[in-house]
Amino acid sequence: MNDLTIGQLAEAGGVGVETIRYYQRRGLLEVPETRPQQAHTRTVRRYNADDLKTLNFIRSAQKAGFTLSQIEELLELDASQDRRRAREIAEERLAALDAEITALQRARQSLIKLSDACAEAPAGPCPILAAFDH
Amino acid sequence: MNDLTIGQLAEAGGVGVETIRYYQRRGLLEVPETRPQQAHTRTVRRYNADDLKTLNFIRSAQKAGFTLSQIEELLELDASQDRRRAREIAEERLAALDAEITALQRARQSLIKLSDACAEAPAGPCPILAAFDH
DNA sequence: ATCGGGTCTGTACCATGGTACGGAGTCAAG
DNA sequence: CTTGACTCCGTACCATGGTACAGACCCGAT
Repeated sequence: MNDLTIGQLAEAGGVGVETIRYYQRRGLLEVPETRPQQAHTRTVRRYNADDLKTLNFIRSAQKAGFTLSQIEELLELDASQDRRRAREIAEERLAALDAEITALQRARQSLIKLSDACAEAPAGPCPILAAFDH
Repeated sequence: MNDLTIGQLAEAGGVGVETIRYYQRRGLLEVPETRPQQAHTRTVRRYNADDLKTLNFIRSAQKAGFTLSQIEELLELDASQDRRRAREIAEERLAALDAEITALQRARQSLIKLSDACAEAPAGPCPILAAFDH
């Protein structure tokens, strides 16, 4: 799983090559040195399992609703071992997440209402505009 | 509640004036006629309770995860009484919503894990990168 | 030695959902 | 009848998270 090209890393992480480069531009992923491997120059960069781990972390953290900026901070904290701040961030996001989940569940109820109201009945009003009234 | 100016409508809907204009540009809100009210010209547009209802609908539907394009379609359906399509859209979004809620709940678990791992213990690893491993 | 596919670098462009601003006109109160 | 707040309209700009080139270069296989 070592010494991947950028294309292989992208493939393994389920993203596009351009996305990797974008994360590099943002400072979320390191740009590995282009070490001259043997004697003659080498200009193709190589990635390893750690890079893949970081990439996977980025994708998961995104799913948890972190922005790329916040993910950048988390990655820095990981490097610096700042557990207090890391916990702080996690709890902040946790609170926000709970609010989001609650909001989505409310939205879910409204959608059920909308769907029911518009059920295949012959006629009558299908009050889309009222579906989200509380 | 009738005959609001754009500023009052924005206030009532909890959005900025520019947002209203943006929705108008997108076709989500109508631009009322600038009827010459009495005898002399009037160039200030007036909004009513229906506009506010539409505005509230837009905001709620957004919270339910609809994009503005989808909301536009819903508003058209409301006008055309196409209950079948409306229901279709609602159920699609409902399915997506359930998936999102599940994803957020998974993310929630990961955050709890992260928070616990980084709890105020004296030392030891605080594996941020591993917090989302399943 | 050459060919096809991948890489590198920089810059441009995209969708989404707004936000800001300039300059002119309008409205209501004092 | 002036002043201050608001409106109108057009156009430009913003953040976020990418995506798409173009023009080099490089690398492995044939």
